[in-house]
Amino acid sequence: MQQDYKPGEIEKKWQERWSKSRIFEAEPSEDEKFFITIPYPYLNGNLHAGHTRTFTIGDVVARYRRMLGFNVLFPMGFHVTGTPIVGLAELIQNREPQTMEVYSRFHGIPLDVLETLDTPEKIVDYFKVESEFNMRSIGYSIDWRRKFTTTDPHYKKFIEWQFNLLYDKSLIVKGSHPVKWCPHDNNPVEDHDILHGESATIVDFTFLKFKYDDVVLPCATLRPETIFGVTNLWVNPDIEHVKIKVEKDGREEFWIVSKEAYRKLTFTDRKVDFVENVPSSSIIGIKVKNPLTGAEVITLPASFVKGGNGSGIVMSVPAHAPYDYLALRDLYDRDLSEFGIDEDLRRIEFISLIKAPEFGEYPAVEAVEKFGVTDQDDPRAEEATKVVYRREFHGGVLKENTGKYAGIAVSKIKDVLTQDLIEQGIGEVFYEFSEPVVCRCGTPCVVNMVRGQWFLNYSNPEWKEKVYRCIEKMDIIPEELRLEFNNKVDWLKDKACARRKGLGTNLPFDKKWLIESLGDSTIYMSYYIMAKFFADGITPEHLTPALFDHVLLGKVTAEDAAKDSGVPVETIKQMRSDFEYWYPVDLRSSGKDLIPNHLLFFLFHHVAIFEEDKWPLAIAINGFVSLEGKKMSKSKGPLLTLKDAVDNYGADISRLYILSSAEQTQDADWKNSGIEAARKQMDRLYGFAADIVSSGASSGMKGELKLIDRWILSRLQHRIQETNDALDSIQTRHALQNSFFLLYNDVKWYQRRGGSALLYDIMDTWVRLLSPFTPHLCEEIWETMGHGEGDFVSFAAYPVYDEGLVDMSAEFAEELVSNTLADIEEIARVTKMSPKKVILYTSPAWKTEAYKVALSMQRDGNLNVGALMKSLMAVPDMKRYGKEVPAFVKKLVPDITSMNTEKIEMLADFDLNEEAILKEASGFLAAEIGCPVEVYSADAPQYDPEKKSRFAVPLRPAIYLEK
RNA sequence: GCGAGGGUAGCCAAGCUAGGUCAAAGGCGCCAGACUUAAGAUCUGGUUGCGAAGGCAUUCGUGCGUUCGAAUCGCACCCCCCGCACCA
Repeated sequence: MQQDYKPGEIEKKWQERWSKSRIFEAEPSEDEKFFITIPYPYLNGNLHAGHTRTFTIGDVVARYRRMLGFNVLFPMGFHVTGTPIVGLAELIQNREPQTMEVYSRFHGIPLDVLETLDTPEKIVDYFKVESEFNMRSIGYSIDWRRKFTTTDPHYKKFIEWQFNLLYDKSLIVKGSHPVKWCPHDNNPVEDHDILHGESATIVDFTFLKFKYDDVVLPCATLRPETIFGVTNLWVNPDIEHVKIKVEKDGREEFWIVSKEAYRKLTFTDRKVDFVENVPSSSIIGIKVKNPLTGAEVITLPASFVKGGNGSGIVMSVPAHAPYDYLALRDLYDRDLSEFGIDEDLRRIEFISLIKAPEFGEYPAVEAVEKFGVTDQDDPRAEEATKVVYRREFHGGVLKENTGKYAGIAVSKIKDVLTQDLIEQGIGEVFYEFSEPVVCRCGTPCVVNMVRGQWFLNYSNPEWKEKVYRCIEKMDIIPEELRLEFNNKVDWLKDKACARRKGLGTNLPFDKKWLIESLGDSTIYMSYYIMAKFFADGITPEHLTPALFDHVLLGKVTAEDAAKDSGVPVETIKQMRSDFEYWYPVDLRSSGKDLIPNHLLFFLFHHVAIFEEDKWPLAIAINGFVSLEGKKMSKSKGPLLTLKDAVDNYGADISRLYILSSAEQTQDADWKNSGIEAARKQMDRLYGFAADIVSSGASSGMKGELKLIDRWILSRLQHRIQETNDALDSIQTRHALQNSFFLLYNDVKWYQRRGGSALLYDIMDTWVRLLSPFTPHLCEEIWETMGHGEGDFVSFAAYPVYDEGLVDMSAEFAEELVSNTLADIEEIARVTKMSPKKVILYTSPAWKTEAYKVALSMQRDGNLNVGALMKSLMAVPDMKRYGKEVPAFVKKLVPDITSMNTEKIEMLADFDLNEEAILKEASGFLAAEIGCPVEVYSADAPQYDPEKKSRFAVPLRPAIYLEK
């Protein structure tokens, strides 16, 4: 080994050797397989620190499993379908300043090269080369023969096959769905196109169609069940209303709504025609009919009604809605003759329809009183509304007057009731933003119903049921996320799977559509297994449905598939047996952003297409990476690319840093100071290894082992065990904590205590233990330790816990030594002494005896001061110390009762000769403290000028510092 | 709003699911000492306060509570972050 650690040289050397020897190209064998996949990167930029984290975790698992003896398949591909790459090509074509800046500065693309990337194809070609190069440069153990791009003609055949299959299973259906829509651009608006209202969501209101002769006054509500409690409607006299003709599903109706509502309705899946303007006065003071209960209710004027919300007409439920109650109360003493209303509004009876534990008959009234709301324009009204709504939603149950719905929880009623209302033709769904949305072009957006859209029918209960079953059987790492996965399955609705724009595969049964890019990335892990065969003259034309049916489903015979596809039957059989060998996916490891989308779809499509024995076995999740506390952005910066990290620090240092900086779902923050520290640590490891190698050390396991040798072997076992356990649950931080930092501290203590015989053996274990994390340096050390060509540490046996090497007495002995040293140093520090001599007195026999008795009594669960005294006084020798025993016992008992059982068990089984241990260590202690150290037993101290020996207790020698 | 996760010493962070070994791992930073011509690296010690004997006092978002004993359990409250879709 060279004197200085030069990551670049070492890494290049080993990457070339790995590549040349093709050790990571996996083929089926007798060994147990392990198939690990990481979501392939989307190629609208270079790989960055976030990829670095996710992929490095995957590589560590792959390398770890390989060293445990598994036959590991770790493939990689490139995702390019969808719109962003097309958008990027346009931006580059237009020389959009921010894009040019970000891609040259952060993505590190030379400007002259960047300017040539003006088509999607060129972008894909550029980044797929870069990405593979980057992944090789950080040492990922990927089988590159299996790479592909999602626009490859072969891949498109695979996707067509998959979508035909889903279509045949009726899992792809046609329907409509609401999108945020800009009327000016005549296009859906994506989040980054929004000027205001980025956080707006689409909320589904229910229209309840109150009748006035032949005209409908629709009222929008989020709580359709309150239709049972309607006492009147609200109409704002100061806004404009219109009469319109509305056609939906072949039904024609006349509605009166606000002018704004009319505009919004034209974008829904209804045919809407303007009929005439309607003066507000003509619809106030009229009697309308509740479509469900048949009750006649009056329409009243209210200022709080906004034309832009819902239909512009509001139903009033004063028992449960504070605004309604307030508005009604505000009218009690007003003269409404201008609206032609002369009846006494106090006679309107409130209708209570929800029983909630916190409330009595009229929750709205109670809340208004509690919050002291004065009128409908009082801001506290909002608060009162929220409280009533929340309490009723979570704890409320429908009352008898709701007929067949009585007893149903409010939280469960909405979907059921809405469905019933729609069937009866008295309710409709109406989508609305939770807050106003304005397009970048300045136009207010609307919710538009896109018609004739293809959907993946994820809401299908049978489909979901299978996914639940799959999740139940899977390992979800970390386990806490299992709940999250189940919640998301529950939440998932039908997903539009076709688009007009972008790269991708055409929907095979409706060619004018492109398959949406998340849908084409669900079962591609199986494609890796086939992909390597395509190099041997298999063209896309060969990839017929029969071939996929045979290879992936085992449905058609190999012979028929061969005849149909024209591929030799032997090749097809080989593909099938490869698939049988490698599938299912043992682990899919991914960033947490993919949980509610890709990973969900990954599960849905697997359970829909494959038999149960091919369902995925585990998913692991990791958090994001920020940059000096700032969120990274591919398109806006800041961004740290994988390439920059490796160029500046090297592969192993970057790996060590990203793996150790955060655990699992925690987010990692990439800091300059942190990676600099990692560099020092690698330097130190390198220096340590170089010293051992250059000293010509060899294994010391055959010679006689000293206490400290047995100690380090024992400690090593704990570190090994912790590392293995951590890696099994993909906790790379914990794994490195043990295999790198804690182990390093142990080794320091070993050397400090004069240990040297086992340095080679320690290094031998250590280098294997660290190999998954920092493989290049480990190969380098491994080689210099005498392992010849072809003997890669990447395939050496991973260290596993060896109980036979655990030596608790050695560990206790060292603990005694280090505690004693710490105590001496503390005394010296507190007293500001530099002692000329240190004398240690180990516990007298009677105290040790008392200690043992106490431990055993505690173990039997009957330790107390009285009982211990009694049992000690029965021992003849103990009587000689009759005066000292009570004081000692009094201190001892609480000490021992407060120990946990584990410690009691351990201590009770040990019999340390403290005097011998400390005498053996006295040379070490003397050197550390800088003066002679003498050790006596407190039973018969030869020298004890200050009578310190009386303080000696088991595992805690008395200490005397002499000036 | 709904769902999920989290608040630990200067910073990052372990521990909390099985309460006592927890003044609380480890790393970083900082301070001091050793080594060195010096710096860096490395090693040693310190890093809540007090302390001329290994100790004591007070800490783990806030407030109650359970317990002989709580960072760890219960209740209430405050605060932070993430996801909520047709977009990869």
